[in-house]
Amino acid sequence: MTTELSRDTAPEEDWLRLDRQICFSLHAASRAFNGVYRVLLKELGLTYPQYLVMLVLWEHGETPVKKLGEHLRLDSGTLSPLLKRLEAAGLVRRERSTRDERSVQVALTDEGAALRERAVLVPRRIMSATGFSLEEIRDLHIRLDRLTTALDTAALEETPGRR
Amino acid sequence: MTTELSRDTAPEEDWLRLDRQICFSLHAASRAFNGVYRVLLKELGLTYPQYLVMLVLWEHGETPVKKLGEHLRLDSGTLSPLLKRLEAAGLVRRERSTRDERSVQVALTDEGAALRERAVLVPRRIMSATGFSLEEIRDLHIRLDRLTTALDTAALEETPGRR
DNA sequence: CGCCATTTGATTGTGCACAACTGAATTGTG
DNA sequence: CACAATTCAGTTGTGCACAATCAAATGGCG
Repeated sequence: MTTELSRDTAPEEDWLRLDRQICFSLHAASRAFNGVYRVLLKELGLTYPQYLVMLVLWEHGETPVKKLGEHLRLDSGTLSPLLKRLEAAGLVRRERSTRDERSVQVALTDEGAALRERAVLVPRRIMSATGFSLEEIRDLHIRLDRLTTALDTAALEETPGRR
Repeated sequence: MTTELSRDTAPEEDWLRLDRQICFSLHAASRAFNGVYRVLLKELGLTYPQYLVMLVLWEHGETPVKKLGEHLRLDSGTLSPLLKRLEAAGLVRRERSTRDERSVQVALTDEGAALRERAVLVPRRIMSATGFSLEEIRDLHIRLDRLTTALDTAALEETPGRR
């Protein structure tokens, strides 16, 4: 429990400031990314989470909603309305599986598949917007994944009997 | 413009996969953080963004809405309802400035100020949840801020006549 | 077969993020 | 003073995140 903290002049008070900077940086970076994607994706008619769904479909093809949720770590409360909007935009089709009537398959329409041609330009524009090198991005990516894994397991331990 | 990429075997196609991992990692890490805060802050009756607002108020005392927005990079569309909920919870007071009737001052109630006593425990529990050392957190913090700055200026350049 | 636990998607409700707009108050300029 | 531009909070509308709940379908078991 009691980790060492003797150094770093932390009289309990300053922790509130330090903390703000840590969690807040991530929060801000996430929204900043979101902002850049918003601009780049507007011309494709996609939001950022919709773009993530399309990425999965472009990579894996027809996918049940359940699998989409696992890939993106999103539940049906987020995915259901999002997928309906993508369907309304004519980019995907949703149809119940004939084998398991509980499952809904999400597939690309021709229009959705064609959109990939235009989306392929996005990643590099994002890359250059970050000003980071490939090395740095890879490194950051590894750290963030490690962070996410640690936070997820910690959250599970904090909430024993949930989910 | 054309950064070097000759190496790394990237035939345009793979960029969509690589890209998903970069933006997605940040997205996921942000939500993972949110999840841990959600658990820890539940007993304080705060959401994560509400906690951020309280941090600013604990640090700076009475603050106009405008300043809160600058500190947190949030606009009034987000802050107005959030502050009303904090007011309904009895943690803050909102009152129009007498000098400038356009400005609304947000101040802590006694209850809001007292909550700080219990909140002071949160940062360390978050720290330990990350499994990161102080060094690592500081390093990550610096990288994220650099990323945010770069993304913000890039977004501004992409949308010339906005904001 | 009948019954029950599990799986799966959908729905509802709360809260945040942000764009666009409104309206009041203030400030600048002639 | 009159009038235009600016500043500031609030409101509205769209979309995402997630908890809680529901209903239908499936599969196992007696």
